[in-house]
Amino acid sequence: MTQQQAKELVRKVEENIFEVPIDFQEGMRVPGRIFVSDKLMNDLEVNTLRQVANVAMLPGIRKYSMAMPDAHFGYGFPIGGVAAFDAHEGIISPGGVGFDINCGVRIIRTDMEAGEVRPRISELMDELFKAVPSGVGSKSRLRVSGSELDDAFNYGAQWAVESGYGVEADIEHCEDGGFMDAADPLKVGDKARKRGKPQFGTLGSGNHFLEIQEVDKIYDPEIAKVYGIREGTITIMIHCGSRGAGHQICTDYLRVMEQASRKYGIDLPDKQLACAPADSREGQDYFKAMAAGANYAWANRQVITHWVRETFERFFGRDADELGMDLVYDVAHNVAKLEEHEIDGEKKSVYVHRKGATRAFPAGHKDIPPAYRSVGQPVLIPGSMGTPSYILHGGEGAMELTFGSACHGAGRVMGRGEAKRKFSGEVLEKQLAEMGITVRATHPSMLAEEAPEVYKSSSEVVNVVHELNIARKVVRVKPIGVAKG
DNA sequence: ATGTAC
Repeated sequence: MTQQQAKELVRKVEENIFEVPIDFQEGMRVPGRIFVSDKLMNDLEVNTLRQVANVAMLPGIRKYSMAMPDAHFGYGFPIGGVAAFDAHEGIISPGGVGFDINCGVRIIRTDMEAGEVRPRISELMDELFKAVPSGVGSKSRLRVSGSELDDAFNYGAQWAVESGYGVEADIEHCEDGGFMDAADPLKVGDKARKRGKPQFGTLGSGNHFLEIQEVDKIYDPEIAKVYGIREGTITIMIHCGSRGAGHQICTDYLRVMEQASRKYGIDLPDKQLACAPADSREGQDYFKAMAAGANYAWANRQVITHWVRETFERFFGRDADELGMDLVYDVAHNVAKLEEHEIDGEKKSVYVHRKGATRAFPAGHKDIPPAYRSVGQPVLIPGSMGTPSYILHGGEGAMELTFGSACHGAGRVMGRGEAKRKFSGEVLEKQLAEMGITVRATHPSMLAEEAPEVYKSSSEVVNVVHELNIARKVVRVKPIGVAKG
């Protein structure tokens, strides 16, 4: 089948919804659903389409194998993929979560006016770059003992706050209260522990960043008010994950899952989809280790938040309280969760795999903090370097269409190697400076990898979920200072 | 994403 023929099999169901029919590929148990505009569909790689079809072949998958508008080719599952598997008849797969377990985003609001920060942004970025270590293999100035590491694996952001990194309100404003109860540090191997131990409070590299932003546009004033966000003020966004710890957990369990797939006779169209039955020992071991990795990431973002507050306090000579530096929300966009969803009129327990997809629960959902329950959870969509980020609120469409999920960002359209050849970090830095954006990076070449041109348009991606009522636009923020690994 | 290849 040629690429063109493969794409022609995909059928437009309605505006922004395309279906990969069940006969697209032999062995599919459910159809695929791709939530994209016509333009994004046109740009979608056939290999990504095939990955959607491959996921549809896995046991116990419910309703559809889904891809969000920012979907692109990933390890086994597409990035931007969402798949729910029955808690008993289904499977759990590390490939459906990704290497960076609980890669995620948080945003901190402030009462500071952009005009107060802009003139000093260069020095502020220098201070933040010093306070928060970044780059591949970067080490933290925080030293944790083995038992503290266990506590972090068990209790995530809650551990960090109890250890003095943050305030109680931070916990309430994290998805899942900043930790997954399922975590078991005993399921995390020595190598993952060893890699994770010195990396608490580090940003990492790639598309991870720490950004100072200005609230640029308000789409929904009432909900913006509920989230505590006012036009023209400064927000701070942190995008990072579980560093070497999560990466090693994924690597370790991929090996376990390869054997488990054989043991349980699961037919895999792609070895990278290695998985185990959800209620098998292997499946549960991975889930407990993954949850520990997710908790590590929440603790990591919490420690970074504390250092950002400290840096602001020193730099502006005022308390974080006085500056109004409250955490708005923190979301995980690489994770699997056991959730209840209505399937064909019945409540069912499913393991929802969100790999490059953000939970987007609507108003009234029990898992949303009380302060936000009347309007739906904040859905944080980071832009690529130099482009706007968005805060949306979860909508009813998410429960109807996507197992309570939305997109997670812009989505790459170009590989890192190609980007490095095509763009110069030094030129980009100058271009961004002309746009009023101050960048700090460990190396200019990494700026090239993250050039805005290597990503889809974040506004185009966000518009799709907005139009489908999966998550609706509340606020747009634009960067004025970016620190990258 | 990642001690960017065991």
